[in-house]
Amino acid sequence: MKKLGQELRKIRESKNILLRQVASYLEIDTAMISKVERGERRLNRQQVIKIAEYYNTKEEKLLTLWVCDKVLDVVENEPFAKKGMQKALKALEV
Amino acid sequence: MKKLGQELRKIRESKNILLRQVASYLEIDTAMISKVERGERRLNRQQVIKIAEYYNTKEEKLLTLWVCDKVLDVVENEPFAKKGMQKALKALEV
DNA sequence: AGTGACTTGTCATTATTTGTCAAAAATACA
DNA sequence: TGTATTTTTGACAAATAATGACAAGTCACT
Repeated sequence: MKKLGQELRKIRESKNILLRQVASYLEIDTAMISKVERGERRLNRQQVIKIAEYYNTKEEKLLTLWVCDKVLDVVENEPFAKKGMQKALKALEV
Repeated sequence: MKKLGQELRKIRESKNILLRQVASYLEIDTAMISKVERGERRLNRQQVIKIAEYYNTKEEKLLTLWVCDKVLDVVENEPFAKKGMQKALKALEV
């Protein structure tokens, strides 16, 4: 769970960048990005794009994780999560 | 889109029940259930369960549609919707 | 025109999310 | 160890979104 946060932390650590620096680039509080990396808070789409740029990472990769998290949030603790998601996927195919 | 609403309308019409009656059973405004059937508003989980009971329909069926709608809401207009959902599905398998 | 069913738009209320701050905890390292 | 730096935490305020109620509207039918 919290795919995007995990990835962001991994990237940030591999680049030896501080939370403070990322926060400043995104113009948010350090506490906020800390929470994001631990899956406690979500970024919005623009912030994901901006951070992808900052990290020189494929936007698509991070946005995919971001969507994934949002979907998981919505279905968590839901017995029919899987069935519902499969139906939603099918709806997209059409 | 708006799978649950479609289904609810179909069921209601097949049973010749009025919006007013469903609304009264769910203890909400008629306008509200009208919006639900047209996909403009969402029911909460409890209301879905209650309406399944009222219509003598499988709870699972309606809840699945309800989850489906919630997921679609979250990914709509998202270019990476499909990829994100697939990843989310995989995350559930584990 | 009158009635009943449904729809629409607006508004107030409520709930959820987002971001900040201050302080605590963890980490690094002289 | 002591201290400086980084990260985490919890409480709170601000912003945003969802909910429900109401009144007025449309539509179909008589």
